[in-house]
Amino acid sequence: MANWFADMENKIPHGAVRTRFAPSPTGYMHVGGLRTALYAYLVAKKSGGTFILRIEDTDQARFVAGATEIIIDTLNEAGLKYDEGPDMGGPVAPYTQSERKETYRPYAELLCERGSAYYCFCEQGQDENDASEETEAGVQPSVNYTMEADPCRDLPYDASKVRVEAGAPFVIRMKAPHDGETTVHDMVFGEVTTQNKTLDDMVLLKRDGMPTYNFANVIDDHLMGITHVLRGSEYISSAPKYNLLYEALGWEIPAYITVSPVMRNAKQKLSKRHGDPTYNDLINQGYLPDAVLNYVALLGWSPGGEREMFTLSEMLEVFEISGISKSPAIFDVEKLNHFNSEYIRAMPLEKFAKLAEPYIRQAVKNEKLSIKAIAQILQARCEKLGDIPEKIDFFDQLPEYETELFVHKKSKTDEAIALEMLKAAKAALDKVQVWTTEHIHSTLISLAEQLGVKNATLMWPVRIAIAGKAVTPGGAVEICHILGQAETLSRIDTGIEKLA
RNA sequence: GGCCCGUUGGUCAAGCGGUUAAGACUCCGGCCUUUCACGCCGGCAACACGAGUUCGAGUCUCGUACGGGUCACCA
Repeated sequence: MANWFADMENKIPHGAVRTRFAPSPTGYMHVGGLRTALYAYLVAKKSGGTFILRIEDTDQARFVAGATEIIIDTLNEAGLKYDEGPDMGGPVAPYTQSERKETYRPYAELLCERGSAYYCFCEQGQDENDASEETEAGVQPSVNYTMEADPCRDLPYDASKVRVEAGAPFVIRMKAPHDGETTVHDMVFGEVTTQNKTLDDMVLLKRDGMPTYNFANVIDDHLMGITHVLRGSEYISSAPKYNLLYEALGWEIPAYITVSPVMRNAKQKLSKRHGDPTYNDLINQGYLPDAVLNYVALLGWSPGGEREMFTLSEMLEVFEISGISKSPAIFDVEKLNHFNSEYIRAMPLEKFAKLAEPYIRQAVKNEKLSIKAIAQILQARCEKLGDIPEKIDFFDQLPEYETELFVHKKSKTDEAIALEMLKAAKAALDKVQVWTTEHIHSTLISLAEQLGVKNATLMWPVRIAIAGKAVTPGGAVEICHILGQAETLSRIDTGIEKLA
């Protein structure tokens, strides 16, 4: 057995910074999780270290098929490349806790042997209050949460061992000290001191032989050589217990970097249950991975200056742990929209056209129309790709519209003027030889000049006639161009008929 | 309820004892203009409260209030 422990220890890489993203496979990735992954990635890569993906699936009842794949795909899509993980292996494989089941029990037993933990034979819930029941019932958890001594805590080790070997069901609990205090050093929260008497004898090894999260985390973080542990603030009150475990095992305590949650409002965390979008939901709505990552990075972390737009590699340059905030941040879609539109506008037209194509095709089935030209008028006008279809629904078919649409005070046009303008436009556009935006533009501009009217007086009715709606992406010229000469003339005719 | 943590405009946030308290999003004006959008210019809007320390406090200390986390054989 001594050799076994030595073997485990020998695998641990030393020297470099190692961080891990350790999600539990729930079937989706939330925004807060992505942020934690990003920070873990940044902490590692900032100093040329190693970023690891570890799957925490010790709760067998919660198994979700395909959940690990979703996590892997998300990380890949977001560009958070990990160096070791379940799908690629590594020096301390395996990286999925259920596959590591055998490695936890020896440590738990070692702790029992040393008197830092004990076998507990109580029925589940026998020796404590069931917190979940009380909260579900909406009952104020009353005074009764004092730590009552577990009857098994003081059983002699040898006697317990005999019972275990005889096949009695058991769990292994940590033997938390009843006096003194424990101070946790956290790179975000500073020093947090807890009275040991408030610590409970948490379960290390469950009845089914699986470790609890609390235990597996400590064991794996050590065996995988993790130097910086990133996790959500919900774990900060358990951190003293982790420290006690590290000490009992004689292991070095890693640096803790605790991050506050991403909220949906002042009172609740972002949650799928409340209908908040997961990372995948956002992508499906047409948000760009880079934009989401950039926005999420700034929820709870600030580079200090005025700059907000960062690519992943730029973040690497400016990221500092000291910039992480202790207070929770509310997720604001409006601001995400802003980031996303900035990213959309910043990309080359070709790239945008490619991304937009499926969305354009949802509304525009006519394959003769140019995707690129449509993308061009859309690029400065959409916050997310999902906005596209409703903006361009008039291309395939001219909508039904009322002639009142032709009336526009600022453009100095009304139904009578519109009729006149459309007739003139029709004649002029009919003569255009080469149907390019340049030719259409110059034709209409000079026509307005000839007629002695403002450009808008002519452009407004033309645009209404060819689009059938008051608000359109792009102007009359661009829409004429996309529609093609024949369709443009036919739609103008329709307008003339309506007005005549 | 015990313990732990947090609190700068509606939101994200800068600020590390002396500032007219940045910036961004949202919203509202204006300009540009071929509608809308983009772009540009301008505007509204904040240190939770009370004591203390100090010549001086958003910044330090302590209380109060409010909010969060935790007290599972869930993570």
